[in-house]
Amino acid sequence: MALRAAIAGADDEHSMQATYDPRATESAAQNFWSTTRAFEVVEDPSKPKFYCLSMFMYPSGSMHMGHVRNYTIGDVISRYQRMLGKNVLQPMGWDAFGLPAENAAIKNNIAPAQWTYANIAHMRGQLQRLGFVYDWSREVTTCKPDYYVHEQRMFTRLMRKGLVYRKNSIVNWDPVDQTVLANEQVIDGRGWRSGALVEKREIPQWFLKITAYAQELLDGLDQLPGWPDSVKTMQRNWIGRSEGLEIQFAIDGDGEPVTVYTTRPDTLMGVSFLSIAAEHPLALAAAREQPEVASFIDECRRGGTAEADIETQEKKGVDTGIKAIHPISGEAIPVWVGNFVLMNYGTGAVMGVPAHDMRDWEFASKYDLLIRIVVVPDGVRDAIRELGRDARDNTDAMSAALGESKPIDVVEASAGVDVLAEFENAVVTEGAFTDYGTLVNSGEYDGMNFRAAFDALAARFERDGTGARRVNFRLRDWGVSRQRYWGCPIPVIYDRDGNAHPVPDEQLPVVLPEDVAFAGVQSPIKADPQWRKTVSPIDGSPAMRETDTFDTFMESSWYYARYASPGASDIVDERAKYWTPVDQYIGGIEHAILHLLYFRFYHKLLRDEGFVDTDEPAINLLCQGMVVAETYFREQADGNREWFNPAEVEVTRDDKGRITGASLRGDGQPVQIGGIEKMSKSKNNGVDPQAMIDKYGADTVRLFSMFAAPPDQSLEWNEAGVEGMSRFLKRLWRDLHAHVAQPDHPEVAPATLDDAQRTMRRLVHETIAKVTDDFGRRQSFNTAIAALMELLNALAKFDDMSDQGRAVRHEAFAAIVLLLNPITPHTSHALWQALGHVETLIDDQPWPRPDPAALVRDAVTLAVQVNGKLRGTIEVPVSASKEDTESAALAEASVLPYLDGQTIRKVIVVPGKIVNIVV
RNA sequence: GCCGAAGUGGCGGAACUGGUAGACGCGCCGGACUCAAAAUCCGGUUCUGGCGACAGAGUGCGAGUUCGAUUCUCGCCUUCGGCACCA
Repeated sequence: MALRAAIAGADDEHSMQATYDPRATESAAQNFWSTTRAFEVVEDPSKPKFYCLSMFMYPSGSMHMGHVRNYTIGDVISRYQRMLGKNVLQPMGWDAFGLPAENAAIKNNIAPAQWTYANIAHMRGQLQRLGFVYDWSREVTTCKPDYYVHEQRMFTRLMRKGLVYRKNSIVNWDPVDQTVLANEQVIDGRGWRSGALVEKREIPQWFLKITAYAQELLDGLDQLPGWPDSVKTMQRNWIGRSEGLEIQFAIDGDGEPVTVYTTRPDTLMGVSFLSIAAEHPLALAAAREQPEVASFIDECRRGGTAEADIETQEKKGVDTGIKAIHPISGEAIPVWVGNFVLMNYGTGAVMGVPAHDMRDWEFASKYDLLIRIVVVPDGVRDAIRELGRDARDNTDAMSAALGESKPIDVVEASAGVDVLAEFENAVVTEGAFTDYGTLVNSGEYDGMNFRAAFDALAARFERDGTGARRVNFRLRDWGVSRQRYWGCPIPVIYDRDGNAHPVPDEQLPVVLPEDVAFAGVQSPIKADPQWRKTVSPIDGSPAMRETDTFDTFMESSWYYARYASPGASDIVDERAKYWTPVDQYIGGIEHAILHLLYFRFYHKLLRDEGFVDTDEPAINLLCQGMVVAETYFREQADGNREWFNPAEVEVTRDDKGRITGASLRGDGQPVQIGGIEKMSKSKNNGVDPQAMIDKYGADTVRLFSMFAAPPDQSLEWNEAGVEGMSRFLKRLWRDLHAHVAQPDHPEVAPATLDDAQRTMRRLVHETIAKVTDDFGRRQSFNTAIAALMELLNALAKFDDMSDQGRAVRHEAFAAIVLLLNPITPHTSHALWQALGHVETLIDDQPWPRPDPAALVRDAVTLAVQVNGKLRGTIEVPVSASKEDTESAALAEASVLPYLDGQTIRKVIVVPGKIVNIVV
């Protein structure tokens, strides 16, 4: 239109300004921010603080798109909050310990430390190139002694406090490499390097008593309205509070009684077997006598330890021949070893009630064990009660009784049927009845419901001393030992009797040597006979250090607090109380449970040591989705797939835009389209952020990653979409410069505006209101950007060159530049100055506010439906009454044909929205 | 297996509290500019039928509630995330 036509001519004369040059724009802005140290902050009680934290980075080598997305979201929120006038802390650091550094060390013969530090240097540069404004004076690097010394001291404190203990637990053991494997290193039950079948092995390890905080971690979730419900639900289920009974079963002959835990004591009379873990003492005893049991236990030792593997494997067992005595009936119950029972949950023994538990039902069906019904649905109970078990000649009454509660689909009411027998038959053939109901076949407990039976049995066992009520948590204590080198050394000394002592404070840190070489896969500090040698802190006699290191979740559990007090001599100092809790935490949904639970736990540990004064570490949590991309491959002769990067592939389309095929740029030959997947090396569908920044500029990359999807959904990387964002910024740049090339304009005088000017100005202020709401309340950045695009599109069509027209346009451009600033800060920095401001944008800190007067509308468009189908629209004054609206709708020409010859039953008027005429 | 999400045009997505389904972007089609191409600008673009006005269908599938359902309820299907180095 007129404005853009003007640019065509201006292009030559003002090419310096009229052409968007991301490289120059971005380096100028970045220089300005870094030389003015614009984003270094100190505690300032005069302003509201805002602590915006993105999960720190694992220095894997170079940045991937997941990082770009995570950190762009954090930077956008930080800059937005700063424009609201808050004292904003946005730090960054390095989660620098971990397995990949060791793998790189073994593969490339480079020390993990050297590899890690080189990666950090490279990736720090990449972060800066994206314009993320961190307060680098607070940077932490977890593999440095000045960081992990505090972790070690905290651990020894907790040790003295009794929150740390050592016990045996099971690990994946690679018998060829003679090493412990992470679950990730077990592929189909084999070690990833050796290919050997993995075994389970018990070794002593250190634990933190997170279960001591289980109830508080559960209750605390209710204090977190700013966390996604999905994360809170997952954590709640993970902690898994249950109320049940512990019940002892005596063993026939001599032997310790077996204790089981159950949440369904009402099904006790239906127990037809007990199953125990392969590691249970009773199982081991049975194995000594019976080769079959021994070989089954052996079989259970094979394979990895991951829950998903165990839960999906075929349920198997073997009869030990041992009999347990039912605590009420006195009946002899067979004791089985089951591969689905694990020693470290509950008591390592469970009661098997096939009629009322699906897993037990499957087990009983497989091994032909008794299925005994002891709970029936209320419908069956009522049928029995009203009609007697035999419902002969009472078809109607029975249908009524059964139909009400639909106990189980298979039970059909018909004359001449024994109700209970029919139900039993259904359970035996179809599967367990697992709902609550009424007890039957349970002697004195017959007729009770779940609650009554629970209480009666609990009272009975408590009286006998053979059982007790018990609250159980699924959550287990946190095993923090790792048999690896590249981690924080666990600060423990074993004296010659094997007793463990915390390393005294004055001897901390226990430093991990960095200049090491790997011989094979073993940890260099375990391979070195000297490193472990030390003396007992009690009497100076020769002693040994612990050579295990901490789980890397330890470092990531308190880094947020360390950022708040850089250089503190203890783990944190008083400054942490100013900055914590984190106001906005941002990271991947894959951390929904483990990291975020440890993070919450550690905050409570810090609180109980007096370091922080709140109960929860983060008020708001945003979990961003993955970055995914299309995959392309060719099937090779050996059946394997060769994957091609999207950058090397050309896609062909038909004339409706549908994809018809793809070919490799290199040879023009076709490739197959493999579907959208998470960016990964194995599928070769990763897009290098650096290449994108070089080609389009950081602002374009930032804009695309905020526009292409809402933050919590997965984001599909698509280069054509990136080009679209680049076009938008170029257009903004050019249109704005064309505007400032016009003569100066007066202030906007609202009262003098004509209709078109007023409409334009209303759109500006509606956009300010919408974008503010999208940034703040909704965190819906994609729709905020769409609104800004709409505004720019409308502005391009607004060709009013009058004084007031130019004034309205100026207001619009200023709004766009400010509203876009959190997302495209370099471009906004430059355009703000182009608009004639002497002060830089970040110093002005003005987040625009909508002018309520500009938002006023006098008419509104309503949809008119007939029987719920849209038949027309009407324009009515905002002040129109329901009656006026209704008569306008009934008179609307496009609606009339649908009313012809019909009786109007009802007219529903929803003010401001819709009129629905029901005929 | 268990826990948690998500399924809407050719594609990414929008529709916020049950109220005009498809905003915005990509792609595609047509046009302008150009010797030509690229870039840029303008217009169109859910599907089916019809020259057209228009009609009908349509938010993974199947039911239900409602004047009205992408949105709420129930039951399925598919895809994704997590499962503790160890129920």
